[in-house]
Amino acid sequence: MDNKEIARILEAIAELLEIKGENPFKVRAYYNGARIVEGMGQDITDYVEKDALRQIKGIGEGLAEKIKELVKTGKCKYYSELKKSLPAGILELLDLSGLGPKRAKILYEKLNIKSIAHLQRACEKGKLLQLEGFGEKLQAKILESIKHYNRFKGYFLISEALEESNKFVAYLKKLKEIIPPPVYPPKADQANPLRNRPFGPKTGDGIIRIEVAGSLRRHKETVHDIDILISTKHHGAIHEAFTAYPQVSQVLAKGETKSSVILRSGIQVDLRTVSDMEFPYALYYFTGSKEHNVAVRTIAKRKGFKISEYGIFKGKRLIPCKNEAEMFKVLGLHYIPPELRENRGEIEAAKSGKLPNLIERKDIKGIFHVHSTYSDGVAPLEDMIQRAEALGYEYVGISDHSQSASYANGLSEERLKKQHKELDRLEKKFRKIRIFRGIESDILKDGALDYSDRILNTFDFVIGSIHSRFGMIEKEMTKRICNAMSHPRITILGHPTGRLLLSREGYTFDYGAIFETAKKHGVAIELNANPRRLDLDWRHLGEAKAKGILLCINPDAHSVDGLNDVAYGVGIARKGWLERKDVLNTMSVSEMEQFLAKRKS
DNA sequence: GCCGTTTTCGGCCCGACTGTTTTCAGTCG
Repeated sequence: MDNKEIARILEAIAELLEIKGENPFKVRAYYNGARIVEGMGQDITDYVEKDALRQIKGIGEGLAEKIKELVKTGKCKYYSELKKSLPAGILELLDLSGLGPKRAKILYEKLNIKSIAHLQRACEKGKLLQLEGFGEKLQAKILESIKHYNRFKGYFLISEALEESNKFVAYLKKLKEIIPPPVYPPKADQANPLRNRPFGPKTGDGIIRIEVAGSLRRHKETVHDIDILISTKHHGAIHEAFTAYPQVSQVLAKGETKSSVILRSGIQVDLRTVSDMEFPYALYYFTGSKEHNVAVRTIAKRKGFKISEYGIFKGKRLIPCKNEAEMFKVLGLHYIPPELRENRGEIEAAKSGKLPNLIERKDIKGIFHVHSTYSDGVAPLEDMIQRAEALGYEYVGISDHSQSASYANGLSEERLKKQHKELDRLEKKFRKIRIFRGIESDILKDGALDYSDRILNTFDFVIGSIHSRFGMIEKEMTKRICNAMSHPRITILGHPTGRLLLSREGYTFDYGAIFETAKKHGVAIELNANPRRLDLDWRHLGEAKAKGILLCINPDAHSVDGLNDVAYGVGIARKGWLERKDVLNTMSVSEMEQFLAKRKS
């Protein structure tokens, strides 16, 4: 039983307790436990073996016992009994927006509703109206969220969300130039019109500051919604314009300071407006994560501060801060970059000044894992190289698919020769960028690479990736990957888990064993920057870094625009606490030449 | 159920919006 499964069960316990109306703090303890277990880079069974569960903050006597039981027996008595008392489908009701534990409980007890499908039928027949506390509007709202849930399941890739938020922010920024009609005092002085000064907006002050907050600012790999924060003096006009955005398909809420809409693409966007003085506090607050905020507020409270989206207060006195950095200072913490705000040790590190010096986009000096029309890319080799050069990279590593990858037009020995010939020509043409020759070689079922050593020797680098037989059991998969990494010609392990975000789980293997083997043979591990992959997951980067393994941030580009995906990878690397020195492709071209030459010998 | 440089018991972050209500509960972030 792995961390993910255990986390899932702890979360289910929390949800069941919540529906049963248990003590909310007990419920929170289980939610919190689930989050801790899921987010820890290390295998929880290690803690069980060492009897060290209690050392984890947030895991007390009760949770430790349940985790231990789960690891040892694969079952949990407490959970089984809870499950018996409520039907299985009831938990999915909580995934609907507008429906929480209290209402789910009523629906189950009064109408015997046990699933989303069941609830949908009940709504369509108007059955919710007979319940106390439910009315026409609520029933319609629930029906809407069921439809939304069925279409989108609630999550979006960071790339999709960013595209939407960029467009929306651009639209909102234009409001700066809009001059709304002047507003006059309610009792205009007819006798002396000169005294009737309009107090409506002036040009340029519609929006003072605007920023995207929430999980998008923290660079989560998938996001549930887009949070936009605006400072303004004219709340009403901003919320009007926000809900009138042409892409809005549904207005969920519209108030004086807060509005929510759903766009045609299905993603929800929340807007909060504050005064400009409140902006930094609100930005910090709405960036989250919730767990980070709760933890920081607890610390603040102990120091006699009260923290909210409206300020840091000592008693009733506001402590003025111009930006987030000043806020951290007041709290006695070093500045914590948004990506780290997940309550995974960053607060302790900020207290003791041990925060990492996070990698930045400009630190990436070159890229590997670039496809072309030689395999399944959509752009010719020359275009890919030209763009890489235009982006300012010192080197680019070409790696089309290998011969087994028939699904991706993988390269036979013949076609490989042809590609190398073309590369001879391109090397002469492009003088400013060094071209490294490589391949993305399939890792075959026994862990062998896909070409003979003679051919493998013609490459400057080799990325080994798994593209078949995803269903192998953990032990075999671990052996397969370790075998591949023991091959002296492999340079980088490509997209290590093979996951596709929101559509395919990664294959299972023993992370500890993979990291050990990578370290032993000096193989780098890819941080695949394609927004569908973002693999290795940031939650595991810390462990790899601690073992001294180099990560390589690769675009896995199949088009010229795909080269820009590096930015997503850098965001995830930052989320995983990586510094410049932890990433292979921060090396300059000469360092990289040496590195690759040394590996080849 | 968890936690403690005020506490081993008594707290546990805080505010906005909606819908169904005549003063507030539920949900969300």
